[in-house]
Amino acid sequence: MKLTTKGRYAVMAMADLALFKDKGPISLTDISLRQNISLAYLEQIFIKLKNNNLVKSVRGAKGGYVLEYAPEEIRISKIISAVNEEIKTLNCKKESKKGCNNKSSKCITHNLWDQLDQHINSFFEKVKLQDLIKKNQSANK
Amino acid sequence: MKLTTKGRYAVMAMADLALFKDKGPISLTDISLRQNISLAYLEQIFIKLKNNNLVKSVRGAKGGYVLEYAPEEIRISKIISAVNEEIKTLNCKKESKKGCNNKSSKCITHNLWDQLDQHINSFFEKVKLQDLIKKNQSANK
DNA sequence: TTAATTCATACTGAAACGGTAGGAATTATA
DNA sequence: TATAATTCCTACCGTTTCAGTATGAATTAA
Repeated sequence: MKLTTKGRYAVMAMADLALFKDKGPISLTDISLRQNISLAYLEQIFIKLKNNNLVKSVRGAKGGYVLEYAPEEIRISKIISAVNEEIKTLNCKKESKKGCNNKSSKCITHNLWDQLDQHINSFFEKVKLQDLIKKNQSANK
Repeated sequence: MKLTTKGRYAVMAMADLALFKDKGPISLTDISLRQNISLAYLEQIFIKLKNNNLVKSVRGAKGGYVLEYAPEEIRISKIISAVNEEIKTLNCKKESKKGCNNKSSKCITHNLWDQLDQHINSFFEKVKLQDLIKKNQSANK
């Protein structure tokens, strides 16, 4: 689980999509303005969200993006892992034959980082998109 | 809470110190060999551990480092935050008057990242150095 | 036909990461 | 007292990643 602004932007953009989900396709220009994220950067992010079946695209004028599923069904974990191709970084090398420290099998902290990763994952799995927009929902629509 | 190899190395080194805590000061050379971490890099890390009162140093020949507290009393969170001066990164700017997205007060994901940070912190606060070395303890000494 | 959009890819400046290098200060011990 | 082993201190550096630009093509509503 990698945590960068790309993941944060993705979550923000998906939340935006959820807030305006009844208004037809939402253009990245709109999201860019509302969330204050660079348009070109959003484009990159949405290619990935699309490839991971989190959104559908509508091309051409009046086009934009639509959520593939209802906000209640979209877990934050899905969003974050969609835009950060590599899961699990900065920990012990996963597949090396030599083990973490190139010596014995596992370094003494190996399990700790494994558990942390699970801990973070489970956090994001518990939260759904819907949970984020509850509070903001009244003002819009 | 920032997570880098520096933090991981620090935990590994502290665990090493805990494993050999009855053998007097442990030199960084020893730790370097056992844990396979560059000596010069360990030096940098230990300056910080020392400044944060996690270890005591003994200078000169036969010198080295000794744990300041018993392994049962040292939380992993202390170790990690000692070597990564800045707590809380990559999230929303903490103190900016303008709020996360330079527009409204808080961005829609603000609380989410706050909670994540707490989640990670509480994980590392629960684990003590002693927990890491339990399993390895038999082989040494 | 034009403007608004997604799609695709290449490039880039700055920062951070993960170290190295060199030397000074201290101290046990031969 | 000389030497070797160590901590202490600071500057530097190569590579990668982050975050974002730039450019242009393809698609489609109006």
